Amino acid sequence: MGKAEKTRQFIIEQAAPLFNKQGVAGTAISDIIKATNLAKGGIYGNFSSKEEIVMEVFDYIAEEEKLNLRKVTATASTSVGKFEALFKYYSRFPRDQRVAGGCPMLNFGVEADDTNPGLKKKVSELVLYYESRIAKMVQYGKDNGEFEQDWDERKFAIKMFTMLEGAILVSSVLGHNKQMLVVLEALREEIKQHSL
Amino acid sequence: MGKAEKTRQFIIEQAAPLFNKQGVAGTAISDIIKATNLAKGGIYGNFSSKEEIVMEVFDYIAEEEKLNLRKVTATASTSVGKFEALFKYYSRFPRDQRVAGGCPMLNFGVEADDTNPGLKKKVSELVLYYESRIAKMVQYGKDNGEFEQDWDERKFAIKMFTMLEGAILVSSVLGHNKQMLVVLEALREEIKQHSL
DNA sequence: GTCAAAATAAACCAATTGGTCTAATTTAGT
DNA sequence: ACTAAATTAGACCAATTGGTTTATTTTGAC
Repeated sequence: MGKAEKTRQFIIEQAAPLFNKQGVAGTAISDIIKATNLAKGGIYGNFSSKEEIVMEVFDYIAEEEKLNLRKVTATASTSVGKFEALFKYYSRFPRDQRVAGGCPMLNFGVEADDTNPGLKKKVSELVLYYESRIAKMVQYGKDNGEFEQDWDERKFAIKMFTMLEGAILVSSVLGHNKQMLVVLEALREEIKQHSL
Repeated sequence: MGKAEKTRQFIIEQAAPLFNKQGVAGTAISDIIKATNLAKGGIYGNFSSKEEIVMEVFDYIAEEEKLNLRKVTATASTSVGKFEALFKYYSRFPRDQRVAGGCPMLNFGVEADDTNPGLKKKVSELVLYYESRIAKMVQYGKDNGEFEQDWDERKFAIKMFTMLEGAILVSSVLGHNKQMLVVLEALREEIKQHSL
């Protein structure tokens, strides 16, 4: 990684939590300058616009999100174990986050919806990725004889994903994670119901 | 309603969809001036700051949201009927919205979370109201002999609310409501399971 | 029809926005 | 040590931000 590439990456990593917390409209270039301790020229020498930074920040966040999902579930070998690891992770949310500021799909999705079609598309791709990963975890469990064959993995993935996102919203707004724990318990129960 | 009060209300009503769509940071006073066709003095003669407008806009939206919830469920006399009416409403979402721009709890909640404690509190109150209304609908059904007595209405309310919010997010980002329909079907099934 | 309340148009404000440019300095790879 | 690439500081830009003020006009209630 050359020097420019390193600085580029540094800017992205410092800007990511700003955009994730304050939103795109709520984050100014001056905020990024403060966070990076770079000069304005240092920013605009590596990026041509705020929009370009936002886009690359989301790409970075999406990659981190995928890596995290893999890492969290990697420790367990069974599907049930993977789900339990994921539930444990969300029971601590947002403490163990890689990029501070809550779920990026929620944050960027809500803002991009009516204002930034390009960003919106990136968010939608990440949402679909996340859902398909959940579905694949169920499929994996089916193949391993953990779950009933007639369990609809796509429907469960949608239920789980929407519940988690809703729980993240509620938890962040209420300032505690009681509702998240209820959601996780409900998901555990549903998995148990379809276990062999 | 005096003239000033009327103008105040008019400003609130015109500003509401702007804030709900573009966010607080993404909406400028100039946007409100355009939307209302009022002069700047007309705005600041009725409100002392953008923050004051935002707060009153959310109060207005919260009231509309409560009215809507009541109106949608009022037609049915049974609890099952009320839920079905609500599901029908969400199957059309966001078409029949009173304030355009999607769910205000989602929009304002996400933005206020890390930036506006006062607004965040207002959102949390609306979230709790919404959840308690769902719980009361279950309780009503229990009292009427529609549902099993040991069904936990608070847990169901949390599940339903989080799923709906998550589904609204996913639907808006993906640009279709397939996932919402899956969620609604899952909720219908859960209600059926606890029906007598 | 009067008269006060309300709204207008427009000037004005300092601060901030995203972004450009330049000349001087620092950095890193050879 | 040399050199080219990268970064700095800071001036500069037009536009926009939230907000104030003033003098004039419109409005609506009595």
